[in-house]
Amino acid sequence: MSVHNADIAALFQRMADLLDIEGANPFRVRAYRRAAATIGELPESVASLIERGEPLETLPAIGDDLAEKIVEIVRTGRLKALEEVEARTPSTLAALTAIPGLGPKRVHALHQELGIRTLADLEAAAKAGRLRDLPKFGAAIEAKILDDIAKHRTTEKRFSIALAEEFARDLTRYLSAAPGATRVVVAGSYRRRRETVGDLDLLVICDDGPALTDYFVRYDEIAEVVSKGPTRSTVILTSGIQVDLRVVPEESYGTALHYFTGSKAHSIAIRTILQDKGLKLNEYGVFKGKERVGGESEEDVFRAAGLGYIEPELREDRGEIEASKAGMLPKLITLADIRGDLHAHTDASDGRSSLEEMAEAARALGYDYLAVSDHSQHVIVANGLDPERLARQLDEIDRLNDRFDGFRLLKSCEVDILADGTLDLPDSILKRLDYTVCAVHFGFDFDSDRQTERILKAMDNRYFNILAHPTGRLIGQRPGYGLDLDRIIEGARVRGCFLEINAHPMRLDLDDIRCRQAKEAGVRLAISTDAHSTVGLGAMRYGVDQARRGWIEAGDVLNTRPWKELKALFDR
DNA sequence: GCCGTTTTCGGCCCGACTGTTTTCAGTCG
Repeated sequence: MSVHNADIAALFQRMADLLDIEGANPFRVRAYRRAAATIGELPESVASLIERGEPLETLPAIGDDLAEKIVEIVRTGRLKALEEVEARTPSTLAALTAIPGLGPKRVHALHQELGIRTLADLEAAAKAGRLRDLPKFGAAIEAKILDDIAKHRTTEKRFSIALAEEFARDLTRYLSAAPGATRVVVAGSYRRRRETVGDLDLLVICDDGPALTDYFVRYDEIAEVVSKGPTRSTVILTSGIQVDLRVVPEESYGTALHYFTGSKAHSIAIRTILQDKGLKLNEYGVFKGKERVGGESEEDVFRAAGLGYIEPELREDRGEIEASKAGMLPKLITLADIRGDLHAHTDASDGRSSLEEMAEAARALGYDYLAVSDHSQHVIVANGLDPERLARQLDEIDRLNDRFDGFRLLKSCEVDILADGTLDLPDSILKRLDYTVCAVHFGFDFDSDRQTERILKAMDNRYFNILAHPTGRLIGQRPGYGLDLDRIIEGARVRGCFLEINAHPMRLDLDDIRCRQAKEAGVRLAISTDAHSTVGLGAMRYGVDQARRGWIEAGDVLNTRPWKELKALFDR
């Protein structure tokens, strides 16, 4: 039995939820939450850290006590302290706090006064009108809870960044037309470019807050106004996405933007630094006593904290503050650094655009090169290419390349990694390619060891260059196949192979944490769209965003290089 | 329960909105 980081994080999270409901010391609760975040984000398995005898107390938010509890979980798969809490406070109560308006205090009361343990209990009690007489409850809250339980069942939790962009674009246009609105910015996890977005956080600069929030709630896609005041309002759109609006005056633009961008952990860390310097930070400015000492720009916030500017994508309290203090922040890659796309399909396999159309679209993007990497023969449903068809495609690429000036089609193939770790095409044809993109398309249910060995064995092939969509996950649809990414990253490093950041907004595979781990291990990455049409080439920016979240610089990425330089990296 | 150029105790980020508690607790971001 192996205990994963996610298991430990989940146990700590549940511990925090239940202690919170019990009314425990809130800082103790927070300690468990922070520890859960630390463990959840750790790129290496805690079990292997313990095995190597590395002290867990050096991890942020892990002290003597929690280190001991982590060891207990890894050894036994259980946490006795949690079981003791669960004996008093059933763990099903934690789920109730997902209902808006129900926090730990009210859930505690529901359990103590009415013996409610589950969502079903809660619904029955609300229907029977038993909630309204509890202290801190009332008829209005009771009705709202019933309403939310019904909605809770049907609404989706998070939206892909690409979908969020559509809502953000329309809302921004609407709010920009509001009288007196001088600036409209989408902040929050959207601005940090997370792969999914739970809600949209909109910041509007306007001197007349009440008029602006009045205008906001008249937006025609609003299903429900959750709250509304002179400076802030929350609504739910008909699509189910929640939108939080905040209005501040111009002189508070920087501090409000920083506050509303988050992340929460980053904001807390910055405020703590400022507090140590005798300063106070809120949405309206940086203050020394009553005196305002900054607030117009985000730079004001960082300067006051003695830091250089930190890009939104890095604001997760994962070391960016320390790096900024030390002047060691990365110079993040930008879309302008990208010189070509290393993974794209044509209508020869399952793409929808022709070779020529794809080439023209890539040239229109200003690229130096575009790879043609159709599927190999094993992927029959995608009309994968056998050696003969691939050979004909390579001849066709030669003919087209003769016509191009300052642009080149690269000869590649998305070669299937077969169940035994061999590649789907013989070396005789692979050697004609400029490089390969190799991928797993079946056997997702292999256990982690077998899957890892399968891929490592494929990497042993001298024609293996880039591992495409390394975990196979589809965001919100299916988790990645089980594999030991620590070993895959190390295996790629020693063999001179590379990993892909698949830029498709439903994949974004590798994720931010693993990007950074690969970088630190010295494994370079390809940012590739896996485009199946000319339009698909436009997804590159999502991949760049994910890379930026992973602290990636232009030099860490293959396709920021001219072809000549790249070619040398592909020769093994 | 963590943490320390204010070190082993005493702190721990800050403000808006809601409902009903007429002065604020609970929740949320």
